[in-house]
Amino acid sequence: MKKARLKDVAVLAGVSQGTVSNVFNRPELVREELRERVLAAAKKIGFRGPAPAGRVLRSGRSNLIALVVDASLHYILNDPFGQKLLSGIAEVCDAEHIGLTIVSADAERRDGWSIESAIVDGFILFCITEDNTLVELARRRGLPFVAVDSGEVPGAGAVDVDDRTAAAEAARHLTGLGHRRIGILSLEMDDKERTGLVDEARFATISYTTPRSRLLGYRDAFAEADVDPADVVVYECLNDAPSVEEAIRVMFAPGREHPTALLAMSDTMALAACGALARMGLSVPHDVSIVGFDDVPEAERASPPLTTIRQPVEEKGRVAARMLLAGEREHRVLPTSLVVRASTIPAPSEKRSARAAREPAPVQDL
Amino acid sequence: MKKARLKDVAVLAGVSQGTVSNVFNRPELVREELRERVLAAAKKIGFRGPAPAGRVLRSGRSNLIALVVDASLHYILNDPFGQKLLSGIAEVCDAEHIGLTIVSADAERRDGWSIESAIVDGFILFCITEDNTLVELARRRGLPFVAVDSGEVPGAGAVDVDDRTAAAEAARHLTGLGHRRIGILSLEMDDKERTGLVDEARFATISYTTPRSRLLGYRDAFAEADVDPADVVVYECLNDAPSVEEAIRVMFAPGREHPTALLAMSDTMALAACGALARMGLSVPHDVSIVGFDDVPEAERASPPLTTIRQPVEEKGRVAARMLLAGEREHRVLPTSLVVRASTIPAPSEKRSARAAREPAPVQDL
DNA sequence: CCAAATCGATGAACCGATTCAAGGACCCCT
DNA sequence: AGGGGTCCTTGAATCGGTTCATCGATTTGG
Repeated sequence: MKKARLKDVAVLAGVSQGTVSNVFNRPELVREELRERVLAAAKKIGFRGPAPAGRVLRSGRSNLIALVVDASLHYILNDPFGQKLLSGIAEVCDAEHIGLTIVSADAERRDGWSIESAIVDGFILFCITEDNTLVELARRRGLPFVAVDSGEVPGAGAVDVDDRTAAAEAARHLTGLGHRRIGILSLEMDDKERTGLVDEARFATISYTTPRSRLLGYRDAFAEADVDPADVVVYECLNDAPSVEEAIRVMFAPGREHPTALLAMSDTMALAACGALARMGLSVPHDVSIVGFDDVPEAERASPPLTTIRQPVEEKGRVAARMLLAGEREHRVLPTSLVVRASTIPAPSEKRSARAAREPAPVQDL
Repeated sequence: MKKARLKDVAVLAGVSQGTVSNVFNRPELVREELRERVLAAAKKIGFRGPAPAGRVLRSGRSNLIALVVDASLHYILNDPFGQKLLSGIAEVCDAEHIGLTIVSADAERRDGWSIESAIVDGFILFCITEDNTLVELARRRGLPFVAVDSGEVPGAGAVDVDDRTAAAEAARHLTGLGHRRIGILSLEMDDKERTGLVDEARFATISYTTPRSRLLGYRDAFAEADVDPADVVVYECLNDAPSVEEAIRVMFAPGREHPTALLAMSDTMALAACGALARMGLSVPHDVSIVGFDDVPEAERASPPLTTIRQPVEEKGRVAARMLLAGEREHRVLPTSLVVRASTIPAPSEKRSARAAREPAPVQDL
């Protein structure tokens, strides 16, 4: 038995197709007697109600919005930042009875469920890797979208935090505590999955905006405090434990004067760094102070609780979803704040560091 | 300018609609020269590629599967169990290039994105509240589905753990440690959002299968160990902190001999109970032993680390997704195991507890 | 009692593609 | 020249609804 259609019901009930449609969608427009006849006919041939695919084709609305990420679904569901973002979006979806789906724009594949094939009313773009590929794809698709953490996007909504200012605040906290030799754990700077030390040449080629802005912010604070750029080492990581471990191994290589403090561009990395340092026998904050970024829930529960930059991730999700549904196209910048916990303490005394300064100069990376 | 359609491109390029379709979907079937002409025409009128809605209508496939929950999206994204389940499903979706969406069947609303309106290839049903409403709705929709934690479902796939046996193992652990007065923190037993003590009458009316099975399992173990049913108190909670707090207040009311151990039907509740007990000045495990259920990631990190029943939640997700995509309809039961950590210790000796019973009740703060 | 308003139902246009049987063009071979 | 293949392309059917102008019938108003 083939699946019953509106038309089949119409024929059996002896009414027009439009009437059957009305019975299901606007019953109040149909006389009761007739309505019941139609319903009876529907039941008789096992009609399950109007097929959504047809409805969407005609109406153009699917009541579904997508969060697009340039990572795997699995990644985003397990990343604290991703979870919070989703959670915020979900709140709005709940309130509006809108569905939520995740689109992975990981590979360049166009098959399956992708930006080009997803049946949705709009996108929220989250570029972990601050690329603008997603923006390009979304634009091509011609659906409304809001970009998160991608800076201003002409013709679309955007929600951000002021990364540069926030990063400066984090770095200022450290310089205020007297730290002068500082290591930076940076997020990826492009989509090449590269890890390693960052020199000026590399800095000049950064294509993702988040790491660039934060790096600039850190530098702002260093300049204010007259920190010698030669005492700052930057390592590009992948926001996972292995690459952070690698960074720590390099920064804290034996025979080399190591940083007294670390600035991490995500709490995930900061926490990974704590672990790596512990395995090397170094204690946080006694041997090394660490400032994270994001203030994920784990940051507070960690030991020691992490000093970090709080950014309202869930709120980002909420705002993005609301903007998308309301069709707004502003660029909104959400506030951040420094949360001081126990992972940062004053740098070791001047004397000690002065002595250190007379020792042979360390390799200089930046 | 109206949106360009396949047909418009066809007209402009002077070919048939079918050919244009082929250019986009099976380019190898079209002669190169012609293909380029079509592509040029498409670009000229700003055709963005075949619209997914049309494709879906015709092909009947959307490449999207849904996790259906009878809760809000926000809830499921923040519940550790839900996160794990999603994570497992996501792994399979990633591998198959299939999309993932969450459908909330919370209210009885039929508008927006619901079981009846979602454009998907199939459902994974997760009934926190072991109702069979979802099964009914899914069946009516006529799409393939797999039910998680709902017992065997005729004509559909199902994946479960053996709740009764697992619960018995948890309870046996406690009786083996000498505990005889035991409190049970139960999940909801129906969709009424009721909380409170559970007597035989209530027990008889349980409509959700998970709490029933687990309660039966606990009883199995109590019977084996000759625990007096009168020493067992069951409290129905809502899997959240407030209702657990309420349960704890009742079970540990002043002037009453309190349980020496607690069986919680979820780690979420077990952890909430730890918190509530701590606020009352009672220590886990010294004053009260606790066994959870699920073994969520937090269970291991908690202090004290939680003794619990491990169930392979992520695997449930993976298996369910694979079954759905493969069209399998078996009933698969996944293994569980007892994980003994530090939240359970032997019961206080018979003598000591007898003495304690004669002492004045301690001051209680909550 | 006629005109106007109301109500309910109709029918056809339209949403945007996929697919496949059938036909045309062209080449090879005998 | 004609039979037999290839290789493209076409045309039309199909997927399943929604919507709205229109029309007939019934009420209401004056």
